[in-house]
Amino acid sequence: MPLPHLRIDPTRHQPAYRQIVDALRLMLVSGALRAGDRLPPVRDLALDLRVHFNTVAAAYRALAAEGWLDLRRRRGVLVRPRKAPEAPPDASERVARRLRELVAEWRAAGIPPGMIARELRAAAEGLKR
Amino acid sequence: MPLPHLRIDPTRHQPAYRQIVDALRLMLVSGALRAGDRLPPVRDLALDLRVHFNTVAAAYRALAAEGWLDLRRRRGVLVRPRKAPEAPPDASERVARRLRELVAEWRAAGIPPGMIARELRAAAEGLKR
DNA sequence: CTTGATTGTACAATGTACAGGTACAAGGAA
DNA sequence: TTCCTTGTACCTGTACATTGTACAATCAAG
Repeated sequence: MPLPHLRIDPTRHQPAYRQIVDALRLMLVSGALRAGDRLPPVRDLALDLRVHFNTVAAAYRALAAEGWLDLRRRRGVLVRPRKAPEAPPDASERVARRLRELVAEWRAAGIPPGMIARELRAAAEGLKR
Repeated sequence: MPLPHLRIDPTRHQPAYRQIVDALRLMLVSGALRAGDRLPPVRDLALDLRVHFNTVAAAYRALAAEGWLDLRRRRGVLVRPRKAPEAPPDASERVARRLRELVAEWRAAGIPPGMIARELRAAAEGLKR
């Protein structure tokens, strides 16, 4: 059971293949997947996630294009050595802007500012570990 | 210059009309736009943002459906008085879940956890005032 | 009151993205 | 060699974002 922390959330407004890409990239960045590790074949992971294997193949190809994976027929999917990508220079501003928009959306939905602030701090705490 | 803080970012995986909605809602919630204010005609704003005026019209309609705007032909776009609706009972969980998704997305993009945590705390601070 | 310009709306056409179906190609194993 | 495993190619259907075009409403000028 190579990838236990991987599930597709159909309620999320994000395509399945992109959810797979993000989840895998997170494992790659965090070190849960290391160079030399082998990922399951497209059909196996697809069966596990209940999507079509072409969807998994698209995710694998996207990560291969980023340099994370080495795809070869019959030999499976290998994690390549690669250092974490550079954060874009304006990352901080973009994160801040997106957060402002999200907060506005929640406030417009009537969620009390105190509750929003509590969740923001909890999310920040969760990052420390 | 009616809306200086409004630009479409084509690198973002979010449709243009939704970027317009989010940016305008931010101004509405924050008070930068108040009841009685007038927004530019769809064609003017579209020219400014370099999109088709129907794209702007879609954004205006979405905000009108939320109760923020009053659209009438020839009379332009007026900001309506609007009180916040009741927060749904599971608001807290939904906020927490959305934040987890966003944090994962940012980490997967290579943004350092410390930077994300800093922005989360800053956003929480910004809510106190 | 008529005319014309302004402004939002309706709707079809087009392009694009995603997911799935099917057939194929490569290449290691028996 | 032969066969099975595994990734790839290509096509289709569907949904949706964006645009082009025509139209409807309504205000102002005369």
